[in-house]
Amino acid sequence: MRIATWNVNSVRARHERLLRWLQTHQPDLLCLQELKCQEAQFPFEALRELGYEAAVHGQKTYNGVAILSRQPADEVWAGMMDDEDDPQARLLTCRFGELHVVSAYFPNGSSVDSPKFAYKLRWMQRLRRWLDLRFRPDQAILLCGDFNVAPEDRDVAKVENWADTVLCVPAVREALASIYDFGFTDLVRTHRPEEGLYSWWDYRQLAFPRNEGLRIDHIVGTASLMPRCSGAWIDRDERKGASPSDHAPVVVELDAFEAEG
DNA sequence: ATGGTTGCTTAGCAA
Repeated sequence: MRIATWNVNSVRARHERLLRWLQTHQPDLLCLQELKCQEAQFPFEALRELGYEAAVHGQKTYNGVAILSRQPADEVWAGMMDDEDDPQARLLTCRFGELHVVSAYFPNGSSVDSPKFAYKLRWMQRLRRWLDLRFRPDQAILLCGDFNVAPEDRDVAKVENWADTVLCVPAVREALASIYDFGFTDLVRTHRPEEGLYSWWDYRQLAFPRNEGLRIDHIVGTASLMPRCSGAWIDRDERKGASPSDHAPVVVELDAFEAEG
């Protein structure tokens, strides 16, 4: 089965591109981030015509996450359901049989001296705690999304420009390592060790044609998923042409689960 | 050093 994640930067602005990408690449599951709309505005009908069900955790103007699937999920959870009062729609979890899939839109954090960055680090701490409370690492869990973290220097085209920013500073890389320490392995890096592999390019300064990007969108999986992952790639072509998202879809190929034939 | 771009909402914020 093919599983993908894509920060679409507004599902309404990317409507045609989303439909075309689904038809071209036929993923079994697609995690979306930055819907920038509420459920009432989400294109359920157009997606259903292509054969996709959608679980949606929407929000007006900002954030918003979804999971598209061929069959409806067996269970759906929105948010982290912890003590914190958090109006930001950044997390959605679906269970399909024994497989749990999480669509996550980590906070960007703005700048390291901003309250938004403190919120980002706290949100990442909460995510680790949520994992500990709700899951076990021997389960089949895929954590997918825009993590807004470049884990290593090889994930950054111009390290000198980004090293001290919210996407790369040691504090945020350590927070990500703490999440991975739950029991996750980066499925894309496992299969694609090369330099120059990025998922996001700034709209400005010709970043994309110069391939001055960062790899901040990820699919990570628990140990039982590692041997069933046969490949991974980033669809750089989707960033080309008129009106692209600033993020490219990230894709992994998994051997099918028993229940899915 | 600043500004460069896009989307949502309508001048400014977030990314």
